[in-house]
Amino acid sequence: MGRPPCCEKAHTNKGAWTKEEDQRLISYIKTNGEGLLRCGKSCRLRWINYLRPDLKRGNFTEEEDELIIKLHGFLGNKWSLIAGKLPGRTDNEIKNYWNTHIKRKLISCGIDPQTHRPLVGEKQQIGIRANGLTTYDNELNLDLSISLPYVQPQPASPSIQAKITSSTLSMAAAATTTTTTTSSTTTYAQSVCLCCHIGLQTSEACKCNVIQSQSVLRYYAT
DNA sequence: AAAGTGAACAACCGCCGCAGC
DNA sequence: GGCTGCGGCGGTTGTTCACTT
Repeated sequence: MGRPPCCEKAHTNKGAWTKEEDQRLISYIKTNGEGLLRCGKSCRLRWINYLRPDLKRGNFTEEEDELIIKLHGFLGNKWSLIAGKLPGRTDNEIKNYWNTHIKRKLISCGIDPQTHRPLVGEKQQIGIRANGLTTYDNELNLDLSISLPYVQPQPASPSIQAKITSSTLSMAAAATTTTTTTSSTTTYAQSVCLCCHIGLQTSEACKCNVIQSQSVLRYYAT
């Protein structure tokens, strides 16, 4: 037996209808009319995606952005599962947001939104510094001569070092589930965004100059 | 001001799995 | 075990709105 019946949800009755329930239904319909000429599916969707009182309204925060990308890296297009981790957000909302915002952002960064790996075309066009140590970097042609200015890494403060833990998954780490950049080998840490990491500092999506938040799209390069 | 275009979002569609008979 | 209806889900389409030409 697979999925539990919907009636096992909290605060719902199951089994035969009682006389009282019948009466309540009748009185409700008497008051509100038979209906909206809408099927149950449509009503459900409307309630879940729009009318539910606990829905969060407004733009997605950077934290939510990051979480969605992270979760999508693990779960793929399992929008309902992703939505389960974002209180107040619906699967439909997240799906739309992914398709209209995040997808484009990743593509502009040269990341395939489905695989979370670099786009093939980008590999050929963009020179990545040879000291980038993620596995997908290793797949790139590091002999490419075009390169962006290299900034000498600054030693990380102890507090920043402490932040470099498995719980501080960066966007880049989420984008490539096979990354080998781990805190255990980190000597120096420099916080850069994903676009910078892949050499797209001039990209519109690069947020280094816009967002100073510690929690946003961080990647700690060695 | 009107037409064209693209982004954002809501809703619909079709498939699948499950419960109930 | 087979059939039917329903709910849940992901993909897709339709609609609205803002912006540009």
